[in-house]
Amino acid sequence: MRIGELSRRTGVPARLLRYYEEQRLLHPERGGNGYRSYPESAVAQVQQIRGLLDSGLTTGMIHAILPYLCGTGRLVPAPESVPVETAALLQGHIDRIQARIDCLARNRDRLTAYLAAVRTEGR
Amino acid sequence: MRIGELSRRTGVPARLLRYYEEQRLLHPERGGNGYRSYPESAVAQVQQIRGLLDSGLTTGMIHAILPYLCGTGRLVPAPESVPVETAALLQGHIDRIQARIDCLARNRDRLTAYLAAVRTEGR
DNA sequence: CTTGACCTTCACACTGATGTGAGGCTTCGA
DNA sequence: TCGAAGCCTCACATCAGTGTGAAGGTCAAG
Repeated sequence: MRIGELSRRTGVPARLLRYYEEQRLLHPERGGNGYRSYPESAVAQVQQIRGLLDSGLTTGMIHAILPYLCGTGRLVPAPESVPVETAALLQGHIDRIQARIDCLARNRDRLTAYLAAVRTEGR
Repeated sequence: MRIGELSRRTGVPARLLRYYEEQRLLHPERGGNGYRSYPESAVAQVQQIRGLLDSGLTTGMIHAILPYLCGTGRLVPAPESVPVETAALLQGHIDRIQARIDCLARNRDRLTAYLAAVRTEGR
């Protein structure tokens, strides 16, 4: 599929799809006319990239782990050699994500408690 | 306390403490010499701000919810003086925080599953 | 053949959070 | 009193993400 369709199906502006390619996160083929040509799996891949970016990974780190990911996070055929340091990096990031979740949940609870007070006491 | 001490005690560069003030997240007093003067409670408050920023909230959103997060030594608006529309805004913020938590949890699970697969399959 | 939609690259600019440095004032200790 | 350390403001830089526009190639439908 071409970039316009991928953009529509993922909700990601074509501009960003080109940007991700520049960051080596996507590797579309090129037709004879120079147009980018994405495989069907690119839809899932773009969504995954977005999710990872949104949870705070840098494009660099995503680039490091992407070879071992396919659309839904399943294993690529033969990833015998995931560098140990990459795995450690990943674990560190998982820990940081958890810390963020804890922080947000804590503050969500505070706001919720406050709101409850407003609603019962308000009248 | 002055900005240098607050910086040392929080590990946050003075530059950022000034930035947070510009974003109306901190409100230090000024001495006759123009130096910023922070209360003891600023330490906890800065840590709170950092946690929220690191969790992906913008300074704007933090500014909106900070007054309602007690436990940071700030004055909390009395619940009975809070108009209904503010309550609605607050609920919106809570919803956004929840959405962010969901997003982070999803990605944490993906990464965890992936890492587990790599570790068992690796050898 | 023309029009319009879609694609290409290039490039400039803004935002938010942060880094860095210049130029100058204040405070403090030897 | 002098120098160092700390503070001030101002301003430019970076990085990821995004918007916009120019100038042009490709292609299908009318």
